[in-house]
Amino acid sequence: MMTVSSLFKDTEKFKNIIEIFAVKGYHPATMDEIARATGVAKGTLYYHYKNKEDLYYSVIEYGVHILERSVRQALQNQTDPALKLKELIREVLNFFDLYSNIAFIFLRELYGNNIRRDVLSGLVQRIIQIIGEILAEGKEQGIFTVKDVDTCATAVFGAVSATAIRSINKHGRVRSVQVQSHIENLVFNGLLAE
Amino acid sequence: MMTVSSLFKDTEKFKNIIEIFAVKGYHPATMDEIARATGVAKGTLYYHYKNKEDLYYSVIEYGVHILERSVRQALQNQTDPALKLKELIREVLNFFDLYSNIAFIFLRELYGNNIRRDVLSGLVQRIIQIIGEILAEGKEQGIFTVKDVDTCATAVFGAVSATAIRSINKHGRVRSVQVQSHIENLVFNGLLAE
Amino acid sequence: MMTVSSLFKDTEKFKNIIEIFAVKGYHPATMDEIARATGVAKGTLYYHYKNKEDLYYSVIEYGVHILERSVRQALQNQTDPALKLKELIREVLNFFDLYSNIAFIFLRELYGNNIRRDVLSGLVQRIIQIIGEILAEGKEQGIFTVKDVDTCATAVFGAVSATAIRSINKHGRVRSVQVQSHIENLVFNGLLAE
Amino acid sequence: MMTVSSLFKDTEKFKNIIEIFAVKGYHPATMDEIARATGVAKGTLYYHYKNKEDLYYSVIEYGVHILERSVRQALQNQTDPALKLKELIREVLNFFDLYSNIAFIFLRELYGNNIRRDVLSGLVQRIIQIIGEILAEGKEQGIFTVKDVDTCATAVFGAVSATAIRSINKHGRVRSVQVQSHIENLVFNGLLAE
DNA sequence: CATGAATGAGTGTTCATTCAT
DNA sequence: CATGAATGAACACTCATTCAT
Repeated sequence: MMTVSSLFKDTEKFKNIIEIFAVKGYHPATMDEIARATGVAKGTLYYHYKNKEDLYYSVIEYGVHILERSVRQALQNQTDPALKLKELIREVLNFFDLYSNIAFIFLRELYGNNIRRDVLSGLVQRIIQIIGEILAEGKEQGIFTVKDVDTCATAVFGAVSATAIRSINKHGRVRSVQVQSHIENLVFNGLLAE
Repeated sequence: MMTVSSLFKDTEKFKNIIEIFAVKGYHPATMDEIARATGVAKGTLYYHYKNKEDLYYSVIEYGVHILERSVRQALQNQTDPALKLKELIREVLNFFDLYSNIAFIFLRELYGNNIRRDVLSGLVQRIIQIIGEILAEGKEQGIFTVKDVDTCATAVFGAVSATAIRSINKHGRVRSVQVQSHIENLVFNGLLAE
Repeated sequence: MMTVSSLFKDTEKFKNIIEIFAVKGYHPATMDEIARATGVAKGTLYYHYKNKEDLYYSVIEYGVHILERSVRQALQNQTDPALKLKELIREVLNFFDLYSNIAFIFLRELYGNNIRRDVLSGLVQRIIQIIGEILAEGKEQGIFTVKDVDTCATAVFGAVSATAIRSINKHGRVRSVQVQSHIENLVFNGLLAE
Repeated sequence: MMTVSSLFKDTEKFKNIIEIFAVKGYHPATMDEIARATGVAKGTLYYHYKNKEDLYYSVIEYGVHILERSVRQALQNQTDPALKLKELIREVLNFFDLYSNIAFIFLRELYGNNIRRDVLSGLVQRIIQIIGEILAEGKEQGIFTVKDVDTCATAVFGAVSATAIRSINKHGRVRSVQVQSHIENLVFNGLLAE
């Protein structure tokens, strides 16, 4: 269950805010600009959020919520860990394609020190945890050979994210299908030929 | 060959500047603070660098230079692509351990939009290119099965970086040995058991 | 006769508002805060008072009204100017003890330039006028030796107020009995021995 | 010894700042306005003072310093407590005439709650302490009949200040000579006729 | 009568940059 | 070469006030 401030009921407003934070980054994005983009007065922003940081946090939280929900949904119908992982990779790439702006924000927070490092990167970690759960399950069933589940989950997320961003930078969007096939190849079979 | 502004002759000063940018991020880091940390007057900073952006760029460039040099050096003695890749991973993890502050800066710039996105992320891409060269070589020799060299290189770099950061976050430094073995396992053999 | 807005029927609310204005001062006190302290919505405040200034004015007016009334009441039974003055000093000190918060507001307005200087300090002047009346009476009867009645009345009020505030600052409240005896001594006999 | 920020070397600037704070009060006075009045950029204000509060504090401290110095100077040549007190009253009234703006600030801080109540009113208390010293001396020599020295000193200062302010309000400036004679009369002989 | 969401003008404060010395 | 005082544009944030319900 997730309560979203009334200001975000309007998805359009939400997307506009995301875009500003994503394109310019946290600090260069100004509250004036955000107010203009959302069509409300600056004071209204402060009526709903304690401060800029709080607004930023809410945006990220909402983004994580969306991604997490769609991933969990996609996993529901799968029982095989390998298929689960494929689904997850597909969903993440899909999300990054749909909300490419948020992808940048996520990664910047994961590696960044913008604000409230702990909390924000913690949010993003939730996605990595889901990967970890799948890996653990697969390891138990003897399908995956994984030494350290957490490290491996992180590596998989790092690989997916980096390639997604690369695709966006190169083609303007995430070419999910191609990227997915390349990633799966690497992740499942590794580099070594037979 | 790399000319470093006379201000950086003193490695100590350089490290101090890196730390400030790494810990606080580009925007929150102030010129006052940097001047204080380096023990020179603020005006002196502007005597050596056109502006804050230029100073930041120089720091990153110098960092990339160090990493690139040590990687190239490590690869010199290797001919086998697989061993080359192992060496590279080891060197990158080593570098991230030695200069963990710079690691954060690199990744933030790779994914970030701080300033001069193109130039800065371009700098970091140079490391990815080296990975690409190795993969291409290994593919040619039939050792690696790689569909898209660039995507795969990016994925490998993403995997290595993400786990390195994770190790820093968790243990305060990069536990190179453990991380390396896990990464190699994933990258070379993939997840699937036999 | 004094009509108090219906909002002040509840003395508790009134005291809460006084306290906020007294402790924080006019500008730092916010309407939000006042609304919260009185348990009504902010809009309700504006329903009863034209604006913040008007609310503040009403508070002071009400305070002056209380003090003036109790002073006049105490003077009713006295005919001797000297006794009258003693009674007045006692009442003022009493009032400052009972409503120490309002004491601060009074003095600040007397010497201050907050808002509507003329009107507000004029309100407080009413108390000084009463002192003046007593002095004039005593002068006429040959009991008091006063050159300039107004100046002297002001001096007496200044002496009483300053010592009252000092007592509050030092002991947390006005120690009426002690302060009164000291003040009377000074005011009636002066400093000079014999 | 008193070090005054370089910005106050220029007495004109100092007087301008005082006037703004005195006429408008702490909160309504804006840094923009002060910058304009002193002919420096707003940033320059912040280069010399940590913030508005610090600037305000410095102004008051400087004022207290001036008053204290001129009072101490005037007392040097006097040995008789009664004459000392007369000199002090004259100096204070003189100061209030010369720097009538500062008089308002002093009293507002003495009774007010603007900012840093403790520190600022403490500053003003220094003047009251000097009065106390004189009273104590006179008491010891059997010249003054004073029960509580501190209370009495406060009362005297209150009487002087209130009448000074009254004179300013009424005549636009402190008519030192007249006010002094009235005050002395009250303070030394009291109200009672023979 | 009462509410509280929305407003936007106003203000304190920061900080990269300049330049006279 | 180096300095640090001075600058002013830019920004986050506040809060008295309004008004539709």
